[in-house]
Amino acid sequence: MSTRRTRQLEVIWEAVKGEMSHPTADQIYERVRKDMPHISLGTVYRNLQKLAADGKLQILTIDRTQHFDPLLEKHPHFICESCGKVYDVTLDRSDEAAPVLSPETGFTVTSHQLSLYGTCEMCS
Amino acid sequence: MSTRRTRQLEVIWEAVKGEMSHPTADQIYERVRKDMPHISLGTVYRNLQKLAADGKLQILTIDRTQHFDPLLEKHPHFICESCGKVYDVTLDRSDEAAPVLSPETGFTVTSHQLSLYGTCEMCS
DNA sequence: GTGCTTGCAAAGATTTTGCACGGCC
DNA sequence: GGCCGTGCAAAATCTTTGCAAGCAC
Repeated sequence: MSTRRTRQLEVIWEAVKGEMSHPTADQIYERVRKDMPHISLGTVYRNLQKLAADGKLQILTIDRTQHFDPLLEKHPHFICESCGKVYDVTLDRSDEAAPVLSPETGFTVTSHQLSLYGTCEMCS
Repeated sequence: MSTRRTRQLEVIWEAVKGEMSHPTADQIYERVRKDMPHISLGTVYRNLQKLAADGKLQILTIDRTQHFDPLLEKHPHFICESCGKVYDVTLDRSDEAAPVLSPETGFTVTSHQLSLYGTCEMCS
């Protein structure tokens, strides 16, 4: 169960660690293929999942497709309904903090995700 | 382009309009099939989309699968990471209101969705 | 050597679509 | 009758998985 340090994992991590564009698995695959032409898409998926399990990536599901976001810190996302681009957002009221359920509900909230939808600057 | 009132659309709407369990297209299909054994899954999808476009339903994408929620009013959802169930949520601080981006960003926010993740009562 | 990882391809799961027929207006 | 909606099945998307071979430790 220990995670081995393979060249594939390393190359994939290099490809996404500073990435701000919220790439999909396929986009990461295309990018990584330039360094490792024989890598397979399945391997990309498996390693992205590993990185996510490690807490190094966040998986955003937008419109039925996974996007991978290096986990710098929790932040909301803005999704343009016209072009589909995903933007990182900083809210004014900076910490509208973690929403909390009444304790008596018995639900345990471990994380949350706020998504804003609308039209981005370029599309308006 | 006008929406015709077909029996299929009606039956589908009847099946979801009071529904609080956030069913998937497939679950709605199974339900509707009891009244209309020959209805097709494609028709269910097409009509659910029509209802969503009409503003009668909200489509929640959870874990790569669409769930359909009659749109009573905007509310956050709690998704149990253990059993996958989706719950409607009312926050304490009732209106943590619509988050707003700084106006100068040029982004237009038309809607937003807050999702909480964790473990529900039955799964803990 | 042991057992996690990989590449490849096939299978899965969900949703969309083409087409000819049928039914609403 | 015109046209949108339907049923059916095939296609499309995106993701996961089985398996034998390979590599990390």
